[in-house]
Amino acid sequence: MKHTTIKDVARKLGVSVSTVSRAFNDKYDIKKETKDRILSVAKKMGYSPNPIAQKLTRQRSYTIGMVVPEFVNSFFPEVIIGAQAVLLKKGYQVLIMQSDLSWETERKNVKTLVDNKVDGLIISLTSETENTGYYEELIASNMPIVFFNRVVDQLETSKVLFDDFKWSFFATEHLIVQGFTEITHFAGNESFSLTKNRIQGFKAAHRKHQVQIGEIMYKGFTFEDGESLAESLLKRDELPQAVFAANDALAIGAMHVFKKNGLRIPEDVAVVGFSESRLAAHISPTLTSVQQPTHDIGETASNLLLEQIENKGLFVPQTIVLNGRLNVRESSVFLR
Amino acid sequence: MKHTTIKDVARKLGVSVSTVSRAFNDKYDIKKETKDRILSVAKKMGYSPNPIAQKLTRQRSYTIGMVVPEFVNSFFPEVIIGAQAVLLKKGYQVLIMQSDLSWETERKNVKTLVDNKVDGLIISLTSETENTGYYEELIASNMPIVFFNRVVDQLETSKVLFDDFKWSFFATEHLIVQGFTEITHFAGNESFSLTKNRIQGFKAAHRKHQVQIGEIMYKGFTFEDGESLAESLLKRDELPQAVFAANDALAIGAMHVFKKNGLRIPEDVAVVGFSESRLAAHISPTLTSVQQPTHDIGETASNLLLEQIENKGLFVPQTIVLNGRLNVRESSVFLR
DNA sequence: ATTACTACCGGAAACGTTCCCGAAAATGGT
DNA sequence: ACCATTTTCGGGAACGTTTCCGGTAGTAAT
Repeated sequence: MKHTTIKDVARKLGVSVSTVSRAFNDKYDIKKETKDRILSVAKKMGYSPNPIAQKLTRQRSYTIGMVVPEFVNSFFPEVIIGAQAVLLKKGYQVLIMQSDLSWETERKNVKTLVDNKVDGLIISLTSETENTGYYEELIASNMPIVFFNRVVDQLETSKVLFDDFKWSFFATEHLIVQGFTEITHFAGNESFSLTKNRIQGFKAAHRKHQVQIGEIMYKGFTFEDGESLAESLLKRDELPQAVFAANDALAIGAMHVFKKNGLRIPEDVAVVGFSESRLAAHISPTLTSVQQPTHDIGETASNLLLEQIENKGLFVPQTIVLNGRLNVRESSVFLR
Repeated sequence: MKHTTIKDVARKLGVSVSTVSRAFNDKYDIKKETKDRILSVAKKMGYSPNPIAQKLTRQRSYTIGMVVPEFVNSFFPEVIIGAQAVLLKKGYQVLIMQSDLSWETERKNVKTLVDNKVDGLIISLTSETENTGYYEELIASNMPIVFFNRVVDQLETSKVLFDDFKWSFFATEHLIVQGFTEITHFAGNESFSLTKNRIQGFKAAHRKHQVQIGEIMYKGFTFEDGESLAESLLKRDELPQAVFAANDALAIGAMHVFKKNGLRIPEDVAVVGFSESRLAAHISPTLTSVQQPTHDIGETASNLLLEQIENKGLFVPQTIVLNGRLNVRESSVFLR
């Protein structure tokens, strides 16, 4: 019932509390034998140091907060898993909050986290324009923050990004090389710089191959958005040869309406996605998609954050750009 | 930089520490005026009680832990969102951990949470057999726990369940009524009672309609499992008229290999899923599936837990069974 | 034998709260 | 004016650690 404390262990062994403490944090002078003895008895008694008391004395919460726009799609959960992997190993706890795509709840989430004295924050924004003032204050007050993927450039923090330009370029080039030269881009939400970068890559590939740049259609990032964009495409009766979507949900939504209307993929229209969701390989046809290193994103964001936390004071924000990969599958290979 | 503490506030006002404490937890005797004075000055100084110290003295953390098998599929994230909705409103924090489908990490997760003095736990198990002894101890030590979906019957706690029997029955009956009388059930992992209940429902529907009971195939719950089961079905060259899968991932995996092999859905083989993932309505053909009230599950689990935490001592475990719904879509309607 | 280390270890303060206990002040009844 | 009661407050222990400071042995050198 009651937790066994360090005192119980000390009493049982007839040593002092400080000695037991030393046994657990081996930076202090303690004889090897007594240390081993203490450790084994402690284990037998089921003792482990109370994290809360440790936090109090160490004057650190050993908790970091993560806030993401949503986590019903697999992208963010995967980076969370990556982050937890390194953070938990270092003795940190992870508080996860999701903003429901609303910057107001994002603001509230961050405030809750700060009130709870997190040592640092890992954030992906819901909006690049709304909370910047708030974040500036936070940064000025020395709160370590790392942003990832959905970031705002002006903020002076570490960031981990994906090379959206490059991989958008490659994905587009892949379509062109396959012979699909009329490509429409479902670009997602216009306000993100990530969106802009992907558009740049999209255009660059066209220029390189001297193909006329295809249409760019904005909307959200959901299945439904993909469906409605595809429908509007069908309605005006001039289908492109291929669709390059800014994420897999858009792509899958589009595929769904194409197929419902009797179109064959990729014969009638090819499709390429982005961000490689879990199911890209398990739908029909399998979906070509840009794979982001989700796990890596979480890990490097965490490492960056820990670095900043440890080196408080002398620290320069870094931006790390991670690499990806294009998984070519059935939805985009030209069959003659 | 430095946190202002309760002492700073006390010194500034010339009152004692305990008085300031009283001002913040208004259950003790304090004059209204002094309380107001303290509160306003404290606010001006930017003071708020240190949650860590509070946890240490109160031996309560106002934190509840959630541990789920995974959260890359949308099911668990959705119940997490439901749970957070009620918990955060009541001033609780939520610590989320995922067990990666391994009972060892589940055990570690729970231990971490317990070490951190969570006030209660909401758990969905990775295995119904492995950690029961551990959970029994935990329950005996008075830790409030609510299990959901993947539970073990013997444990004396509150549970929130889905009526797997009933909805498996309805889903199967739906197929039979549509004229699909040879139905194979992809049952998922054999060890869960949820699996057993669904099988019972599956059989009961057959009996009611006097149809010979179809085959039951066990395996995991992933896309890959669905694919491999479908392949083994194809290999032996005697296809059932329909497949009823224990979750949508299985169903989608199966649909994928059926379609890859030129089979039409539902003409050649119908498919019904379970647990209604986000994308059931957005793939081709759209997937008939049993919808679970994910949000509700999270909410009721939280309410049950809070009830237990508040009424510590006099408390009887409850089991709440929630209702669902069958979303009939293209993958299972008979076309002649 | 005295000195000078070194290697270990214990005592106790500190972290920031809560809350019990008792004391002082205010109130009320006579 | 006095006692009894209530209201309001301060002192200080407790929560479970870490870590500084000092002290005791033991060893080696003089």
